[in-house]
Amino acid sequence: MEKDLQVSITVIRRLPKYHRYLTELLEKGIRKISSQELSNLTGFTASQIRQDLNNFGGFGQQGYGYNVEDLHRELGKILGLDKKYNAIIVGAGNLGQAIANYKGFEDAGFKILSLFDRNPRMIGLKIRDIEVLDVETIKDYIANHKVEIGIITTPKESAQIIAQIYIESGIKGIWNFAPVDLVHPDNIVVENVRLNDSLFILSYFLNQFDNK
Amino acid sequence: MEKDLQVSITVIRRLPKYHRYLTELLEKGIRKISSQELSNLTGFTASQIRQDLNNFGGFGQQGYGYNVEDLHRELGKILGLDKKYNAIIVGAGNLGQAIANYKGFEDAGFKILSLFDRNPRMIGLKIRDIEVLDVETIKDYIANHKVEIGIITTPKESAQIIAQIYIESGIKGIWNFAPVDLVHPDNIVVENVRLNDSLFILSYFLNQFDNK
DNA sequence: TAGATTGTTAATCGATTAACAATC
DNA sequence: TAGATTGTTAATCGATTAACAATC
Repeated sequence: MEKDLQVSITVIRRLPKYHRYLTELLEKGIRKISSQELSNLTGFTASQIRQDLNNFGGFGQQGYGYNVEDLHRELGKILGLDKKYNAIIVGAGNLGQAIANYKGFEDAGFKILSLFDRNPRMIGLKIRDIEVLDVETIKDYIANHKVEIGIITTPKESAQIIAQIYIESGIKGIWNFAPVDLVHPDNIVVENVRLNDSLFILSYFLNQFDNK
Repeated sequence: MEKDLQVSITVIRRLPKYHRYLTELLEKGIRKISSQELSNLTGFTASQIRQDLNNFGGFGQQGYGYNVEDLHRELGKILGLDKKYNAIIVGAGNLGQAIANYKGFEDAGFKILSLFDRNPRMIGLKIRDIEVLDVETIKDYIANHKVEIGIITTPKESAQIIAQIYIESGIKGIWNFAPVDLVHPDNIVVENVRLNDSLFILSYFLNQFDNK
C-alpha cells in the first residue's frame, strides 16, 4: 500500500547526487546536516532539497536537520542500493572492460558475472576474475544464472539485436551505452549513457564561449 | 550581434538527439522531414520540436517541413561540430582507452592527441596511434600543443588535481568521468558523465518494478 | 489554388522558490 | 524556553502543449 504517486524523473535524477554527498559526509564522520548545508554542497536550493526528500517521507527533524546516517540509508533504499543485482556485459571492448573493472559498481551492489563477445580472440580472456564468453551462449547463460541487468557496450549496429536477446531472456533492465534508442516493452527498464550527446553538449558550450 | 537570449539547457540537451536522427535520415537519403515525423522518431512532440528549433532561427518552410541536409548542417553548427577540437586524456585505464579508441568522436571533429598516466608501466604504450605520456609532463605538453578539451578518466581522488592543472594550462573545457563535482572558474566549461548516477537510476526503476 | 506545415502566440501544466506555521 | 529548521502550502517561474494565422 505505497502512497507513491509516481515521483517525477526530475527529482529521481537528483537523488544520486544527494546520496554521493551523504556518503562523503558519513566518511568524514559528520552526523547531522541541514537542508541549507546540503544546498551549499550540491548547489540545489534548500527548499528544493526539502521538497525532494518529502516526496519519500519526512526524514528530517524540525529544529535539527537530517541525520546523515539515516538519510544516507533511506536514499540508498529508495535507489535500491540495499539490493544485490547481477549483471552481464555484451561487448568486451575497452568500455565493457572498463565497467567490468570498476570497483565502485560492486560496492554499490552490482555484480558483473561475465562478459560476452563475438570475437574469438576475446573469448576465454579474464578481466579481473570475470571471464569473456561467446555471445552465442548468452541465452543459455541467462537461463542458468540469476541476471537482472544486461549491459550493452557493443557498436551501435548490434545494440538492438542484443537488447532483443536480453528481453527474450527475461532480463529486467538494460544499461545501454550504444548511441541508439532501443525498442523495448514497457516492463523493461532501459537507462542510456549517451557519451556522444555529452561530448556534443560540451562542444556546444565551448562554441558559445568562442563566439563571445 | 547575436540575438541569443541564452537558450535553456533543457533545449540544448535535446539537440544531439535531433542531430543523431538527422544523420540517420541523411544516410538513408531522405530529403525532407516534418516536425510530426521527427516527433515520431524522437518521442518529443511536434510542437516542442518546432519550439526548440525556432530558438535558433526558422529552419523550416511552411507547408513543406524541414530540409534534412540543411537542418542537419545547422544543428551541427549550433553544436560546434563544424569546428575541430583537440583533446587529451588523463587516466589511461580502460575508460581512457575506450575513449581514445572510439572512432565516433573523431568523426565528430574531436581529436585525441595523447593520453597521460602516472603508472610507469603504461607510459610509452600506444592506443591506436595515440601515445601514453607521463602525467608529469602534461603542462609542458599543453603549452606546446593546441588543446581545447581536457578529459578526466582518473580515479575520483585525482580528478580535482588534474582539473586544476587543466585550468592553469588554459584548457577551455573539461569532460569529466570521475564521480566528483569539480571546482572551476566560470569561463571553463565542465561536462560530467555520471556513470554511477546512471546506474543508480536504473537500479531505482528496477526496484520500483520489484515493488509492484 | 488547395493542402500542408511551419512559426508563433496563448493556455496549460509542472517544477522551483518563497514563506511560514509546526515542532523539535 | 528560545532558536533553529523542517514540512508544507502558496506564489512564481519556466517549460510544454495547444491552437491557429501565416505562408509556402
